[in-house]
Amino acid sequence: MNERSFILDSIMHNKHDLILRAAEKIIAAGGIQGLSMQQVANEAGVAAGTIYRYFKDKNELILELRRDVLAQVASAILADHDKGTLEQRFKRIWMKMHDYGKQRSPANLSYEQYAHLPESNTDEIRQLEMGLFAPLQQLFEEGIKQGLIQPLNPRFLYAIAMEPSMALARSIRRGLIEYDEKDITLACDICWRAILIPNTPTN
Amino acid sequence: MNERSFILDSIMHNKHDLILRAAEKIIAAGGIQGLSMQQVANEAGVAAGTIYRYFKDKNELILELRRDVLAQVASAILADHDKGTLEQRFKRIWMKMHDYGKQRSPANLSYEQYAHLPESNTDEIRQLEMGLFAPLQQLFEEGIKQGLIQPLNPRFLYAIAMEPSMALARSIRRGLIEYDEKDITLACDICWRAILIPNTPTN
Amino acid sequence: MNERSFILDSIMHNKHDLILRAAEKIIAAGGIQGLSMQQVANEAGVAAGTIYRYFKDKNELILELRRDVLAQVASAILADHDKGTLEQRFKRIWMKMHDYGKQRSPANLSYEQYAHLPESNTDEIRQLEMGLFAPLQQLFEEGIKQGLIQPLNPRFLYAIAMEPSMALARSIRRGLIEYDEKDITLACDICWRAILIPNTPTN
Amino acid sequence: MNERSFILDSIMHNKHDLILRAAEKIIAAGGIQGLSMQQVANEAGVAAGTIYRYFKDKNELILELRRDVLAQVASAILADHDKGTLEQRFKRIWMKMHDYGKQRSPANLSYEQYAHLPESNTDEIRQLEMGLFAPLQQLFEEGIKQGLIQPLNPRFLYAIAMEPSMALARSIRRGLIEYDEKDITLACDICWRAILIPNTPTN
DNA sequence: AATGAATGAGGATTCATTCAT
DNA sequence: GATGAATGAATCCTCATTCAT
Repeated sequence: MNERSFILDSIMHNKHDLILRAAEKIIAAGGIQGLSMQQVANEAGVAAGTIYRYFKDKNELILELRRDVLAQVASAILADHDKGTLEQRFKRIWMKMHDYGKQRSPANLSYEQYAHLPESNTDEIRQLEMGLFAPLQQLFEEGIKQGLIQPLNPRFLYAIAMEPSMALARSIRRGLIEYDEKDITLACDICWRAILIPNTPTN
Repeated sequence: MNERSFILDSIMHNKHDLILRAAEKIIAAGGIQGLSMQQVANEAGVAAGTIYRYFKDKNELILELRRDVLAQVASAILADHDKGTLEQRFKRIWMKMHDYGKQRSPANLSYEQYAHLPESNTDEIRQLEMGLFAPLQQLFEEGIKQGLIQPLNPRFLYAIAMEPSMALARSIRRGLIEYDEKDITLACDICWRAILIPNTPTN
Repeated sequence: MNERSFILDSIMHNKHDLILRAAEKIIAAGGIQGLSMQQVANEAGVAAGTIYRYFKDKNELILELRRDVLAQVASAILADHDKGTLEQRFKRIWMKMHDYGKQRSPANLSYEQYAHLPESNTDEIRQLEMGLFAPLQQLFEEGIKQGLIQPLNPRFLYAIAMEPSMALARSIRRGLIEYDEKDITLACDICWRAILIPNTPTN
Repeated sequence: MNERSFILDSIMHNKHDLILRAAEKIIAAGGIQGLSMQQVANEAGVAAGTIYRYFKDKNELILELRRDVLAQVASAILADHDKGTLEQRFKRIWMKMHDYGKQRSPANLSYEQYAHLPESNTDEIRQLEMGLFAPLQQLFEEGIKQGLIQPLNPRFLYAIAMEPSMALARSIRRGLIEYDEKDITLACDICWRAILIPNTPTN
């Protein structure tokens, strides 16, 4: 094995990931319905049969991809999540989530495809989601304990304060609204203040 | 055709709708992937070939269903949308949207399946969505003109104030959080106040 | 539908049987391993998908064929099985079995293929076989009651007296021995006398 | 290669046989249809590719296995075939054949799988079978010369006198009849006397 | 010699769509 | 208009075989 392929290996170090990335790309472009194993094979540059050395079947490929993409999203969004004040931490996550959601990257585009599958909201995936977003939940709980954030179920707080971040990102990505940094910053601030206990000066 | 079927006709006045309802039900249960024309035919009580008298092909069936469901959603949410103060109007829509989204009705369950299809966000559907939600947009614009609501693009306002309504409904429907009327009322109020211009007393 | 196809229908009155005959032919020529659904479709002159309107899957096709062939064999062998003395009845069955087994007909050739499948000796098939060969069993039992035939389990008697009939037929069919009517008649007589109680004059 | 493997080698002296035994076992369990080269490799504890060092392809593996099993059967059945009177010799072979056929050993179970393959009744296999069963043929011929056994083609005699032995063994192995030594001894005697020239006292 | 990853043709099965009745 | 049998392309998956290491 030569040096070049060694370097490539460090980026995409095996066929398992190569196949995962191919599937991700295809799902991003055509949805889960548009995913055929032959397409994945073509995109990954392997034979169809090779996929089955790495994944038991199509279901498992999709499931692993889901796990993988979830991990990508979480790591992108939660970088440095523990630095600074609560407000800084919240806004950093909000903005990262927004920035991530705006991308047309395969990972992001495919991410949305899994969320609304009827059958697939397995307990396992749910656990995974909860684990990955634990830091956010913790942030909310800290805020509640400090008497800063409204004493609501973290999922309420997430729905109120974070969903708008993704919704705006989606609208921008789809070209429905133009991106304006000032507006986004404002929206982020609105979301933050929305979950605070009223009459609490935040600065 | 006898009288009885005439009465039925006034409810489901033709096979076109019969097929649409069957497709809706199947998508609600098994997602768009789980939709086969034979299943639709069985559920609708017609022959497979009959579907093609009313719909050019499967794509068009799905597209029409999407239009149809969108109209259902809009009519459910926008009933009485023009009665009362801005706040009353907003909260009525917010609550109706929430109540609708909580349901396990075929219409609602299938609704989510279309939203995230990659290809299908046609201009036509976009126009339709905009038309149907025009009253909400108008509400926002009135609020802005009155100096009550923040002067932001209505889609921003929608993302900040309305997405949480649907997100909460989804979480409740999926059993992730328990329904508590007081909390929902609070969330609705938070969403409303979030888009107001600060320091504006709302009552 | 014209007259000709009506007549054909009375011979091979539907696709179900058409497919069964095609499968039988292919198995006769190439064994069960050589049976592909596409081949069956080609041989039957139908599309591959059509097979699945008549048979749930390949297994069921094979199972039904097995039942069908078993019935063919039985009806060929057991015609007039109840006419005449015990000896005449036995010899008639023996000869018919022999004649049938000598044929290169698809039914006969495929028949042997099922017999030695490891998994497929289902209870159902076993019941079927027993039912079809009930007349033979009855013949043995009558002979035993009359003190003519040795008081052995009918399966013993079958093994001793009937298996040679099939074995000889197979050898002739495969060209290992030449057919000689006199010898066959002798073999038949030997088999009959073999199961009689010794010192019983049979004429 | 150390001493221990040298001893093992004397039992199963090379991979060729190791692979053969693995294939035999798999065929015994699941029929020829259930034989995949990967399974054979796993069972034999070698890599899939290794099989191809010893066998040109799957067909040849099966063919060699067939030869091998045939030799096993013959050696098991024909041990001491030349000791004693004709009757003793016949009955010894008959009983050994019966005992062998009753076993659930891989060799025996796989043996039946080859017998009814349509294509594979090659001349070569035929020659092999004839060679291996030559002693039996010789026994028949001696009996004929002595005026003891009916002057029939040895294959006739085989069909009449020996097939029941295997047929009974099969029925016992499959649980269709219970094993009873007395009955088997009787059946063996019946088979022997069946091919004798009538009115010839055998003792 | 041995390995086992990779190949890709071939097999079973599904399903949107057509069309003779 | 309605039917549903028939079609056959497309899909998932298996497995005999090859070949770089």
